Amino acid sequence: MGSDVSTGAGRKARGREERRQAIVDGAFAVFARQGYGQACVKEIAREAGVAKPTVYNHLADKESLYREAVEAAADRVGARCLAAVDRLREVEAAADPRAGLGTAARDLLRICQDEEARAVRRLADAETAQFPGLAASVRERTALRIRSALADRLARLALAGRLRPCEPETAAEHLLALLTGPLEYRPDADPDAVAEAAVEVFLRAYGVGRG
Amino acid sequence: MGSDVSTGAGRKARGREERRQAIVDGAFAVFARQGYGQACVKEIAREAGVAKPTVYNHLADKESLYREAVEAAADRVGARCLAAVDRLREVEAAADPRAGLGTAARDLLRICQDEEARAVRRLADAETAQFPGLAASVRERTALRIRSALADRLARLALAGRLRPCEPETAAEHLLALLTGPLEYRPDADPDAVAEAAVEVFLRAYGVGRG
Amino acid sequence: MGSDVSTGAGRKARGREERRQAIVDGAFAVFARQGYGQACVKEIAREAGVAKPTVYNHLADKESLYREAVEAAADRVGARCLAAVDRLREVEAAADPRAGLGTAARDLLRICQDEEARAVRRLADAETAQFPGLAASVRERTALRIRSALADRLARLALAGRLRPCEPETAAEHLLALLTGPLEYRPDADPDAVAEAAVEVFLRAYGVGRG
Amino acid sequence: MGSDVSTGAGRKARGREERRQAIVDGAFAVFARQGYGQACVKEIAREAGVAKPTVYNHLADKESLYREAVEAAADRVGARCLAAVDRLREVEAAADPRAGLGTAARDLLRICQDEEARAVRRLADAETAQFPGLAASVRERTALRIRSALADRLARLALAGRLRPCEPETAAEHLLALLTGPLEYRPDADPDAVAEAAVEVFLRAYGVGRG
DNA sequence: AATGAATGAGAGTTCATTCAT
DNA sequence: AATGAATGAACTCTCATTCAT
Repeated sequence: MGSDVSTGAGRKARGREERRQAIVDGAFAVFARQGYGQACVKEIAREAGVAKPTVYNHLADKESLYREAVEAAADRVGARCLAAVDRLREVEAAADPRAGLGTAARDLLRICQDEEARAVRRLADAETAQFPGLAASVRERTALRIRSALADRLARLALAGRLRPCEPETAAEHLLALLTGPLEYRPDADPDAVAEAAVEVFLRAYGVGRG
Repeated sequence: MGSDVSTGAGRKARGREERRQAIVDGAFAVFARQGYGQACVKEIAREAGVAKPTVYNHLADKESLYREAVEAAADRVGARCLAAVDRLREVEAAADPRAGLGTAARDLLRICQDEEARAVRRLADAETAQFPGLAASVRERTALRIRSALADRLARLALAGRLRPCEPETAAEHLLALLTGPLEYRPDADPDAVAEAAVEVFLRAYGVGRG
Repeated sequence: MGSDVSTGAGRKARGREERRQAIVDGAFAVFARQGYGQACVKEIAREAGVAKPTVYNHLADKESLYREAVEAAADRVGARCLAAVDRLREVEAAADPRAGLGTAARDLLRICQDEEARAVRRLADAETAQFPGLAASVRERTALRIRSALADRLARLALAGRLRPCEPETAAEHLLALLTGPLEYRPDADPDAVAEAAVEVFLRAYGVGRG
Repeated sequence: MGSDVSTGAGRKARGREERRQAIVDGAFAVFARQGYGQACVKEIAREAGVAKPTVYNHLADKESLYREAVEAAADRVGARCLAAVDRLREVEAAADPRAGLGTAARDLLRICQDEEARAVRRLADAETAQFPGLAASVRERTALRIRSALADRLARLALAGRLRPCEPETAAEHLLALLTGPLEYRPDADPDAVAEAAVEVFLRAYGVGRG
């Protein structure tokens, strides 16, 4: 019943949970733009459309704000990547995997290149000293989750004889490495070309005889 | 003989250039430990064994300090990596490249895993907003330099028929990706195992029939 | 009737505007005592009974503080002088102006000799370089305003035939000069004597035959 | 002999006294430009063409520098004014004093309007708190000296019957006030007009019947 | 629950001044 | 006597955080 119609008064003051969301999202936007050190709570409040003390009503302090914002964004990015990998499920086990892998690879790469994913990587590693567990937590929510999902798919392909027998986790790491590694050298490279080359090389190493 | 003139006395107040070096090095140590935002100039001065204003006598402000420190460290890391790659020159063109590549790969990986290299990566990306050109500058001094050197070696091997004909820059990216990519998932993985797997996969994709 | 709502409690945390007033007044007191350079914001805050950052909540920086403080004080001094001049209105046009002018002269001189007016003069001229428009602004609020008001009165007297025909602005300048000029040589001279001499000389130059 | 040809070596490193002069003059230039607070010793040194510690070899500290610079400049201004007044000596006692007074008045006014004299006034009053005796010292070297000299001349004129009998110090104050007072309202007024009006009014009040 | 205002703590930076050469 | 370099002491200003409303 009228669940998400919010307060009725107007556009802004929704339920408590939505308000909290707005703050965390605003925080991510500001942190992504300015980094932890340069970001100031006042601007986060402005971005979220609330007053500064309201921020403190929802989150304990600037550090919590950072952790929550980064982890939430990591979840979003991880979910998007997972969806891309999961589309591999639809590939017929009997079919040539090249096309399916290529599509997934392109989609993944596009996600890695968008600003949100870059910001998550940056923010997760940036403040290692002040946020000891954060990098690992983000890795858990993104890289490891993706690797795991991809390993599942590769294991099925290997079982179906479309890939050599291999250690699926390692194979997944290698495919992902071939895919995202080149971004180190050319962050804005054409994702299609990079993806195609990655899959090509991956299949040369992991594919079976024909192709 | 007898190195320079220097102070004669001993340990501290050497020439202006050495003093500057000490400051930049101290800055890197502190930034690596605490990040840009948490680091304070006072501590950098203490680390360098000088008074705070002396820092400002040598470098204009905290920002310059950061840039200089990070770029200098990037140069050091880049140089070490380059040396590892250059040891490939000694590999006989006629020999099986596996052993040589394996050695270089292990050495590179060890460098990437040490604290200095990790700090350089972290610091270069962390403050994108405040230091717009820094990430690119560091990439130039490390990744791109290494890729270029490795591409040179791979090109020779291809020319000697020990590798398939290939685009050397891309091949280098792929080898480096296979090497360092797994660190995303297991930052403290055993470098020997990772290196061996990387070279194995690389040679399956880029090697020639036998070996 | 009960003034505003205000705190009820009593002496300190009144409305925003009063707080601001307290800060500006405190600033003037400190600047008057120490000059711009020696004054420190910490002491201004203490003088105003607030914490240092509160000062910055109300005024952008030390420079604004100075400008506001000096201009506000100039307005106060100007108003007091104006009141003294305006008391001349009550002089009957037909009467001998000597007594009226004498009273006004004495009053003006006393104002010029008090610490607030001296401080305004000093502070307005002191930092010409850092506050380019300030001296002119203060002149506008004090000297020019006074001259203008006095010129009005002298013009009426001239029209009534109690003074020679003259250019009122110039006559006013001359009277004021005769009045305040001697302070250059004897800052603490007896104001009554100085005022009397000034009026005497002025009337000899500007008065009509008899008196 | 060869007294003031200086060191012979070249243009800069003159005798100790000249070096000191250069420093004090440089200090005045910088203080006049920036005020005491904003002026920094480094710039004074640069202006004088010496290194910073050399400044401290000649003058104890920044305060001495200020006092010396301001007093020296006050002496220069005072001397120039005195010369202008002293030219009144050449006026024949029997002649109409109007012309002579007018010339002296114009000359004095021009001096008061030039940048050096304005700076002296400004700097003498600006830092009352930090330099308690300075304002009085400068007054002594300028205003009082000038008043005294002018009073001498006026006394002679009175004695010669060209002016009414009067108290010469007061008369001098009045003439000087009529002269410089208008600068309060119009700092860049035409000196000739102001001087003429001042003398006119002065003579109306202090002159004898005819002229 | 939300805000305007206030504050304690601390950072970067500057400068007058002093060694050591 | 003159300088390059170093330093101790301050100062302005900012910010995360908390009252009082």
